[in-house]
Amino acid sequence: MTRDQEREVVLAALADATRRLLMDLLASHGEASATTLAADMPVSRQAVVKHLGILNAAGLVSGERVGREMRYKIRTEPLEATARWMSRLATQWDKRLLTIKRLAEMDDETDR
Amino acid sequence: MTRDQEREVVLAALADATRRLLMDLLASHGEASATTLAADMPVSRQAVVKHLGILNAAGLVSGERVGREMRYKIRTEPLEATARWMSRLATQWDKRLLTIKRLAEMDDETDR
DNA sequence: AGATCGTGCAACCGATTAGTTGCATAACAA
DNA sequence: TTGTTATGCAACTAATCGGTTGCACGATCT
Repeated sequence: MTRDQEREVVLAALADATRRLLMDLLASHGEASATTLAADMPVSRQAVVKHLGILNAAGLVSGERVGREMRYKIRTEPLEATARWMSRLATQWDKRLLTIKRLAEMDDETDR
Repeated sequence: MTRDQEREVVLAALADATRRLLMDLLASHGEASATTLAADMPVSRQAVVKHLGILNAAGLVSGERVGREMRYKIRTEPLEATARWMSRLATQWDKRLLTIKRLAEMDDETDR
């Protein structure tokens, strides 16, 4: 998977209110199973499992099997990485826009 | 629209490769119309128009009518705001996890 | 061993999404 | 005024998404 695709799955994973709630709950509990989490959520356990799958694919969550239950916990690194990437993008684009603006002003000079 | 929903539309807008390409092209051109942009993209003009609509709803782009054409340009503020929000979320969750870990260690002490 | 509990798989459903094509209309150029 | 060009609106399609229910299997408790 390319880096761009990695960013995409993180963004897509976070662009869902249920998934954000799930992350928040998970941050409060520290570690929890799908069944436990589903109890505090407005959707079925199966829905929670699917969401955990998506979050896991995005690296935002990791699961560990303990006996018959599956314990999930949050991973915040991809979040931080994505935040940095976004910030970098913003400055990069701003820089380009500034350059274009400068060129336009130079054209103004020569026009006069 | 709540702040959370604002974040959501930005994330959803950015979670699409075509839209990111569009933003990138727009950052290079400074200002451009849907027709111009579509020429450099693998999709139809109408598809570009729809994407611009979504980006506009997210505040990532703004359009201005000039004669018969519609000129769009990038707005980077919502990007920066979302990046800050993400970063804040990450530290917030990390903090909570640390607290939980500390509590667990305290329990270990009293167990002995 | 038998009852219970959590997980995982699969089928299905309605809504949304990314894309298309076709057409009407407004602005500009000759 | 006539032809051209960019926009905007609408209808349609295929794929994806968030959610459900039903069921089978493996682990735990009594």
